[in-house]
Amino acid sequence: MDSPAVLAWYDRHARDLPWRVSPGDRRAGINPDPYRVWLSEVMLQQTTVAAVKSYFLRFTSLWPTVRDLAAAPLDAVLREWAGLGYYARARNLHACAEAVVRDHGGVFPDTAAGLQSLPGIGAYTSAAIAAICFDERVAVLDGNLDRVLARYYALEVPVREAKDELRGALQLAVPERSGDFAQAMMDLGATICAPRAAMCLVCPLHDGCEARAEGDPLRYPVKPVKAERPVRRGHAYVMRDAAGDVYLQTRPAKGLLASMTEVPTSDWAADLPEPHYPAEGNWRWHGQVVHIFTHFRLELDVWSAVVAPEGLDAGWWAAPGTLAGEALPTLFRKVLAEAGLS
DNA sequence: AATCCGGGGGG
DNA sequence: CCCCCAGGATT
Repeated sequence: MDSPAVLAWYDRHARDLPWRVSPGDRRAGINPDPYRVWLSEVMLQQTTVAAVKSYFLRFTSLWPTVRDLAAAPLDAVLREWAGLGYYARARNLHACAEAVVRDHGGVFPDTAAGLQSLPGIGAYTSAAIAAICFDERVAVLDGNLDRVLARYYALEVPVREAKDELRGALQLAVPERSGDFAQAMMDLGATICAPRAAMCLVCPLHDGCEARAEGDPLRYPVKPVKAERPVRRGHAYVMRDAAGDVYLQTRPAKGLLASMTEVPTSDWAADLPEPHYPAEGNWRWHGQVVHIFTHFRLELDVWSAVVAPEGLDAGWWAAPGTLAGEALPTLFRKVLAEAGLS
């Protein structure tokens, strides 16, 4: 693989991103801040650049260093993460910051192996940080690279079945500027060798690419057979007290939307359960909210009532004006909106 | 090796 | 509607 061509392309076409040090600045001796690179990489796990930008700017404004983030309450981190999804990332992010401060003097390890021992840092993220910050010559393999390499080698099986082979082939191509090479390949996948379009005529890997030679690069990567997405149904109960405050509670620490804020709901089942209202009141049906999770579709009937607060002591009452600052996942923001709040 | 875990943007 | 995104932890 023509790594020099990839780097030359990157020197001219690198995306300008808030967490990135440009190739020109790198040549001038400016090195990336591992804290900012780590934060961005965790946010970018299964998440698009466009969705991450505002969260990254907010986090780095609130917590400019890993020590600041480690000292922050977990609740505050979850509130700021709300809406970004995959909430285990936020808990691992905080745990990782604490570990860096407690076990490493506030300095991130400078090798992929050392980084991967930290919470929320796996094979991809450890390699990305080690390459981008320390130019460790390690293969950085993400979803973009899966697609670029599957096309380059005209891989006839789903990527999952050939991950080790792809990593080995990529490792042989990693140049001295391994950090810029990793970011170059990801930019290539995001802009030139995209999922539904391949601009082969301007691609630095044009000459060696087998899919381009075959003439149908979009045939790759070969997709695995998709599983069906089941439907689950349930009820959501929006309770307000005489002052108009809304009853909220914290979800269990494990499982779906762990430790995030919610309004009470029924169980979620294939067949819509009978509603069991958590308190007496004049319950009114507002409508249905549909939310798509990775592995199922959820349909919630939204109910509301004014109730007496007695017996509702597991959660708390929140004024409507404070809902924006709660750790509410998008699902429950939809529920509250359906009930006429926010 | 499979499964669980969000949400949004684009075709 | 569909797909896919700078994946990791758990089982």
